[in-house]
Formats: sequence, structure tokens, C-alpha cells
Amino acid sequence: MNFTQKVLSLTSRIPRGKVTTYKAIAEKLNTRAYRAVGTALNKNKNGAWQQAGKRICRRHHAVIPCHRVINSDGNLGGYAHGLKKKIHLLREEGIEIKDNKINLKRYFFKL
DNA sequence: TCATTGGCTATCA
DNA sequence: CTGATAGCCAATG
Repeated sequence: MNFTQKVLSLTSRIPRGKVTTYKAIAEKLNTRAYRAVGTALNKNKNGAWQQAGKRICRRHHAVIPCHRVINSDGNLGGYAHGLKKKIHLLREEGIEIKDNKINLKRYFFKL
């Protein structure tokens, strides 16, 4: 299992309504490659999500919920499909977003 | 294989 | 708040 796969694996475990950070994932993998975590998630847009099949996509069930991964300071960070999409998805899960920021104390999911 | 570049970052000045 | 820098991986040449 390479680095990217580990990242995606951990990300897929984040439950609905919770979020985690790039840093947390990196630490879980015993490394400081937070940037590489973002790179890994970005690749996912051309990988698991699309290859998982159109059915799954139509049902609004992303295989790898990369929208639940944010910056360690509460900022949203980025999103391959557009930041607005990320905001929308998170709000659908009941996560409040004010000024493009999330209350980590409240929604953080410890891996 | 090596060098370079860029990314959904973190941290410090 | 804005750099600058540290830092790791993957894509590219």
C-alpha cells in the first residue's frame, strides 16, 4: 500500500458530519507530509471517485469523502471540484461554516 | 534515474 | 495579515 492509498483509506473512514485535517492524516501516517496528503486527495478526483461508477456518484455517495478534510486552523483548504461544492457538501452534513471556516473543536474527528 | 515543479499544507517571522 | 521557508509526494521532462 503506497502513501496515496493510505491517505484515501483513512479519509474514507471519516463519518458523516465530521471532519479531519491534513495534518492529522499526516501524523497518523507517522510523517509530516501534509502537502502530500492534499496531493493524494486531489488525485482521487480522477481515481476512485469516478471509477467507482456513475451509480454511486448519482446517489451523492462519494467513495472517498475528501470534502471532510480541511486545514488544521479551521480554514477549508481546497477542493478539486470547486470550493463551493465542498462548502455545500459539508453543510448538507450539518456542519456550520462561517467566513469559510469550520469550528474544529466541534466537528473534529480523531482518526 | 535524476532534476524540477507544483500542490486541497504547516509554521514561524 | 503577508511572506518565507520547511517539507513530502507525484507528475513531468
